[in-house]
Amino acid sequence: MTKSENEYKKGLWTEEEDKILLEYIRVHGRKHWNRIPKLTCLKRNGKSCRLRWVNYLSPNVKHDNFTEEEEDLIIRLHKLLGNRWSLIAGRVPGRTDNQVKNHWNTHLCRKLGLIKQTRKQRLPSKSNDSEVKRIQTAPSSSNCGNLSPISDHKGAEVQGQGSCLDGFEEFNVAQWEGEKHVDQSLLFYDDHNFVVDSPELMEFFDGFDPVDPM
DNA sequence: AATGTGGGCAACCGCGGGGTT
DNA sequence: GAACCCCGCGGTTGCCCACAT
Repeated sequence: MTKSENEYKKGLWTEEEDKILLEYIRVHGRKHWNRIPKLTCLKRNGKSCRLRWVNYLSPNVKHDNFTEEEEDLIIRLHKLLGNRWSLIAGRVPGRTDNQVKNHWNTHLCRKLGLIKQTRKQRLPSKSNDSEVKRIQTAPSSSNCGNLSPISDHKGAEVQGQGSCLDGFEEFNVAQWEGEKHVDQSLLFYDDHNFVVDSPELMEFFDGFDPVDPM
């Protein structure tokens, strides 16, 4: 930790700081975040500035509540991708990885019945011991089962419940345009969305529009 | 009304990858 | 090829607020 690093402010952003950051981005664009504290009077490090923009200030970020459609999409994507929040967020328009991660850890874990203990429920009461605190604040992501990408591709139930994937049908990959061979068992289709059960395949299919199998 | 508890979310931390020099 | 810088990611923490006791 250098001395200059200690001079950076931490914690919540003020409106004034937001204005400064927005002005920097307006002039210089979204790059060279580490130059911001040098070129502006902002006492924030580059990472903090980038995070503030990406998670809050960007006009692409939605700030309203998650819809049921978004939640359903996140649940299905999480089943396929695990805790790869950036990949999931990339497929939920207007949502950031942080938003998706937080929403998963707070709302969806509980909704799916995956949460066992809250971080505060783990606390042996009235203990301020730092060691104990570290244990009790174990991340909610690990509390909720940390769904890794499923190993069996046949639309197995999500841990703890199965409703979110009910109604899935295997999708005939022959209806896709493309040249590469794809294991059909990796693809599913529900009423509204296509689902690809592999990050690599997700990337591969990014360039294609699904053909409605109906 | 005061205090405790839990939920929700913004922000930080540590690490790794990619690009540049 | 090594060193450095920048960026992005996932996990973790801190703070605030609402609600319960």
